[in-house]
Amino acid sequence: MQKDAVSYNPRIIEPKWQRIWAKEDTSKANDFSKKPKKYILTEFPYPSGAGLHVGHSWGYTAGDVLARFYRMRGENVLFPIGWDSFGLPAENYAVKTGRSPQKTVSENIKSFRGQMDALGLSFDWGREINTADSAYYKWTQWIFLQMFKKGLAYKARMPINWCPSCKTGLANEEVTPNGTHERCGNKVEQRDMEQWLLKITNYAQCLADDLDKLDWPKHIKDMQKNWIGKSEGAMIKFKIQNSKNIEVFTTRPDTIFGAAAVVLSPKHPQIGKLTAKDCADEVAEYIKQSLAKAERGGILNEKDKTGVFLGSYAINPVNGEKIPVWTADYVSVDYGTGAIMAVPAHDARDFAFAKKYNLLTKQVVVPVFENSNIKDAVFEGYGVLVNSGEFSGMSSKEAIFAICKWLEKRGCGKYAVNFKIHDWVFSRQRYWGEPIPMVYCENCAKSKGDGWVPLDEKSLPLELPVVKDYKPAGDGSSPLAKAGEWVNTTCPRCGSSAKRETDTMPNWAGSNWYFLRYLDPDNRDFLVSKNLEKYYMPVDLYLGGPEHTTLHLLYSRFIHKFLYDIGVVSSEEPYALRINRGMILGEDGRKMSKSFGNVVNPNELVEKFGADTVRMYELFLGPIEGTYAWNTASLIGVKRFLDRVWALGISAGRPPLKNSALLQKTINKVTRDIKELKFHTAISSLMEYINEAGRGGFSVFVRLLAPFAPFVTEELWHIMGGKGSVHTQPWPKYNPVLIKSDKVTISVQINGKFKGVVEVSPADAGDRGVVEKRAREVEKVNNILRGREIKKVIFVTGKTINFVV
RNA sequence: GGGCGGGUGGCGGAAUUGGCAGACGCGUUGGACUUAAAAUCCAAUCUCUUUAAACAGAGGUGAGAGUUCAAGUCUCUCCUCGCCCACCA
Repeated sequence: MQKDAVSYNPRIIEPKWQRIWAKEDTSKANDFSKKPKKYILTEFPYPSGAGLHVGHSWGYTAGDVLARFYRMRGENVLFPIGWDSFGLPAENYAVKTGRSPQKTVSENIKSFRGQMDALGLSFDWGREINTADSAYYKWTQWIFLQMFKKGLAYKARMPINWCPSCKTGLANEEVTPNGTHERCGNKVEQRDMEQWLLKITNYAQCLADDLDKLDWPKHIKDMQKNWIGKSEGAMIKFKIQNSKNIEVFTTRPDTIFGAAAVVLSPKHPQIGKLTAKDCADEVAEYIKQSLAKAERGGILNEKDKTGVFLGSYAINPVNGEKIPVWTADYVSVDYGTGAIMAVPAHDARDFAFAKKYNLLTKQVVVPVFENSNIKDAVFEGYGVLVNSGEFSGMSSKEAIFAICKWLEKRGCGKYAVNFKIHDWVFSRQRYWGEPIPMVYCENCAKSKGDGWVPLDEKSLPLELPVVKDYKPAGDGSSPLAKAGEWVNTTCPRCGSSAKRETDTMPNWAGSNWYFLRYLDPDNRDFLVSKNLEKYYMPVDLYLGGPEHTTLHLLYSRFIHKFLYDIGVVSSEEPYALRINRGMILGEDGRKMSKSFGNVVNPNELVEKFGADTVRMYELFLGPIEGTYAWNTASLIGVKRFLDRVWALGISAGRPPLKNSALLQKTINKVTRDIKELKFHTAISSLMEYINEAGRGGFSVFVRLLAPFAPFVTEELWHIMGGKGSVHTQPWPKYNPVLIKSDKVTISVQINGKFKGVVEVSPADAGDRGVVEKRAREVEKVNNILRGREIKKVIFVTGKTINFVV
């Protein structure tokens, strides 16, 4: 069939409106506008060579629907975007091809921008930011300097996770449970290195506690709390003959009379000093083996606990008992003090360990009477203490309190809170990141401090030099170490020669405060003006991927709280609401990945079906937090719907604006669903409307559809003779009066089973007598009721009448 | 092992929060249009029974119990799947 001029052709109308919208700039947020502000934030992408993927387009479209919706509702919407440009992939690509990250990243940004425009995303491009831009990272460096001044950034020599493939140190958060680097998949090793760290532990308490003030989905809060891992208990010092005390952390000080051994992690720093000469060989061998096991990925949760006796003894502070000191790899060095008191009677792991090495002797004291005969099982609950000296007879709760007090009085322990979260390793031995604005000065090191001197704030930004060789040395130094001219400088404090820090910041550095820079992207004097921060913050809705729940989200809350403490921002929390979008899998139900060959490219689909169809298809998949397998076949349903909408819109004869009850119902449903991010049901009610209503109220309908399908609705709006852009029209108002029909439907049940409906006038809907009479007239009901005894009639006003027989 | 969330047609998913289960879409089947196909349009589509067909009956939301006039929705037990964390002391 010949294509006539008015057939729906996204390939023509979409580029056309892209061009027009670019000129009109309708997605701009107006600073200090009197309209209510709405800050909708979607995670900015890392501009990779692969381009936007369907997960991106899904999340951004969801944000875009909200932005367009709230604009139509007369709010001052801030919907910004930018580029998280620093990071390993660009650098690895540079190492491989010699092309500079600056170049490849800017090319990638261009193609991302093109894809975003093609999708019809109404970002406020006047606020575009780029973390690798020195005008931006000036402020990332500035924040680092403030943290240094407050003692929250410090350098320490420590064992860190080292990726031998990327040749860089990693934060704990970047290592997967299998012991691989989350980005490249290679096995992570341990190395001792000098690292910059940020003291996130100082904020652990408030990062955990303040979650309670936030109205976020419970599972996201739980995940963060879990990650922070707060537990209450006691730090207890065990005296060692001829050596320093060993400190252990326990959540169960009430079981201390049951301690059968002190057990250290094989990586515990004091292990050498505590090993007796005649045990040294055996201990060294054990440590070697357990390290090897850890490198292989370490089998977690082994039932079989292994360990060796160090040959020395510790004194239990509460009863003076002499207990052996062991090392065992079921004790991790990362948690607590890296040492524990083993209580076989009341801890399953300690029990397994003690059983294996025959520690189940008289030391296995049982403070809790219910389980005084422990042979094969363990009691991990709470109870009333026995065999616990002066504490016998107390409940666990009382005993925990009393024992902590007792220990504290004698200086051998105290109540303590322990966190799982560690200080944040903030150095990377890589090129493509923000330079750390610090120099090392030999001269200053002699007189005071450790020799690390911060740059003067006025000298920021410290620009990343252009280098020829992006290859990391592999000896632990960054590629920047080879940029001699840049490295050698003078000390800002004393003026003598000094060397710059050659490590760079991790890729989280730029992204943990970016939402502030959108508010005031061109400010040369400060990272954000106070007035703008006050006006726009907090972010009203932050949409992003679940993989950032414990990393980016926690880091950025930390930085924001720090900025609050130094008076830069007025809000304690950056995000009023966080929603994680789910995942879109390949058509085969597996994670999309190049190696499976199941990656769906949104570009090709936009080209083939049009952006409106792709947008609506993704939102129609189901709730935004769900996981779905992509299915190109069912994309056709949305396409058919838009074809039908088009056909109705252009058919001859303008219909009268009809305010049918169905239209009102649809306005109400779509409005409510968008607010609750239930896009899939909003779309289905739009489909229902088209199925039922034909052309009544079409101009209202086009406005309801506009946030979802911005191109086709704009075109139809103009074909229909609408003035201006459909996207600047007011959102249709729901008028409940019009939905009130002249009848109310009441369901009729017999014994709770549905049998039919009756329709009565609104006035009669609450009249039991009328409804019952009408219900009895229903043929089916009448047939069943005839000859039966009615025991009871339940009547719910306006809803149900139920005959119990 | 710990935390969180699920289990509804062939499939993705609805259900105004206790009141007509399966909206909407995909798929499938039949029909219309066509020389034919595609596209489009119309109709049917939870299961079983009776039936010529059913606008006739019955059952049905992982399994089992319970609360209620009424349960996909609330309570308990069990099974099962997913995600996150994990020898966390």
